[in-house]
Amino acid sequence: MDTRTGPPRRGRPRRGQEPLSRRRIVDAAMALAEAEGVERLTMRGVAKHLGVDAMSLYNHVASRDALLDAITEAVLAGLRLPAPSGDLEADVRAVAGAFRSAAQQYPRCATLVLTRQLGAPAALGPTEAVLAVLDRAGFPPGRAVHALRTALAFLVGSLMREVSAGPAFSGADVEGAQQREVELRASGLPHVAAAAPDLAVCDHDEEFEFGLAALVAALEAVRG
Amino acid sequence: MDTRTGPPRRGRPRRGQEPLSRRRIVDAAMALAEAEGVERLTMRGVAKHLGVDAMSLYNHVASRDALLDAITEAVLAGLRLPAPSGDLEADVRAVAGAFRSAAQQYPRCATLVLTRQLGAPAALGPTEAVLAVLDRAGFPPGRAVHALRTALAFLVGSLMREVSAGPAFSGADVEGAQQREVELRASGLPHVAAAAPDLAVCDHDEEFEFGLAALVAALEAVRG
DNA sequence: ACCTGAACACCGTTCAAGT
DNA sequence: ACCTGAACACCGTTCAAGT
Repeated sequence: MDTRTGPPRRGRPRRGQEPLSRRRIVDAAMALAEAEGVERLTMRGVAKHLGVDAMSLYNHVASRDALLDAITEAVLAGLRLPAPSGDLEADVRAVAGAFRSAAQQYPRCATLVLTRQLGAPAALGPTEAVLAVLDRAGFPPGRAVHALRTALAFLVGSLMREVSAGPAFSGADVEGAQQREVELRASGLPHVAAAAPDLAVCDHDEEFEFGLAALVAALEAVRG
Repeated sequence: MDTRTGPPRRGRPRRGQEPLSRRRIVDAAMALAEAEGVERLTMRGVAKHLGVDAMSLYNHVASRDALLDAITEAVLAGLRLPAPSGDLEADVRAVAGAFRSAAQQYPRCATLVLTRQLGAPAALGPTEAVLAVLDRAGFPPGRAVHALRTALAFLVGSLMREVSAGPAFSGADVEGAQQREVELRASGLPHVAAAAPDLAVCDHDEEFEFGLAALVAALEAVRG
């Protein structure tokens, strides 16, 4: 019962081993969350993964909840947001793409970012980037905040679907899609049955593109 | 330690007392979730609230997770979706309003609906209603599913913000808003600082209206 | 200053036993 | 058929003790 994933050394830390740090804890937690799911992320599990007593973690993070906050900060810090060019469509696409890339890189941790309050300081960087885009594109200040929140709502909703939908909908799992189509057709709901082939699958690239085009058009119409 | 909220009778169920049922369990769970938060919703807590042994619940729900599924089904079943009139804007507003009302009635349970996969049979009713609206408004079948998913993304993102933002942003808590404005101004981020008064508050009615108008315009542009 | 071990007050859930 | 009690295998976290 000693062979686990990672470096599960027990007892005193090995001499020459990296000392415990907030950074190492957060990295390990992110890896574990991606591997097992956030809801199965456990203080004791993180500690074991680091070869350390569970209680040692509390010298670096205040609680499990604080650790989840730290994970969302790390995900947000990984966003690579481009400087605004002045072209609204290109800039909105760049920002949306940066969010989507981060969500795809850490799909399970991303749910934390999408779920938890993004009001914290960690979200200020992205907020600044989007406001810069909107300002550069000619939005007056008040309307820029409305536009920011509309764009964020669309992004949050889109990425939530994408990260929480299993790979079942991606286009692989053909017989899964076929079975779903049969069920939809048998639902007794006329419009659902008629749209069964389209509802049974979900190409995330395509859906994102469709929604993004609609968002851009809406923002352009409201620029003022 | 016997005086608790609800009917916390212990031991054998009282003669003449309503027998335990899936329905009663789900109702109690929803009430508890709204009172304490979903993450604090506990099988043992639900049982105690019903004056019953924790294990008895498992005769009616398979697991805690199944109970959470049942809650999302109950919330979705509470949606009162109007019949489509043919006026795209009016119909989209009606559907969006129905979702928002349900989310406002059960803000904490609503996060379950917004977070979990809405692919389950429980979401088929709302799907049918939205597809009916889009069909009536002239969307060709394939495009209707894209439009459905775009609308849903906006709704999920918007309602997620609304239900997970405390009452702090509603417009009450004036000194909270003032303090937030000061912090934003001191952030060192130029656009954030400039937009501080707008960012410090969030009128959910106003944001929803702004986003909904954008959504309707986008859908009309894409109707085909 | 940081790490540890034992302990506390919880969890969800299984299972055999009751009625 | 439904409910119960004891038990199992976990949790997060506190605290006094070690180094």
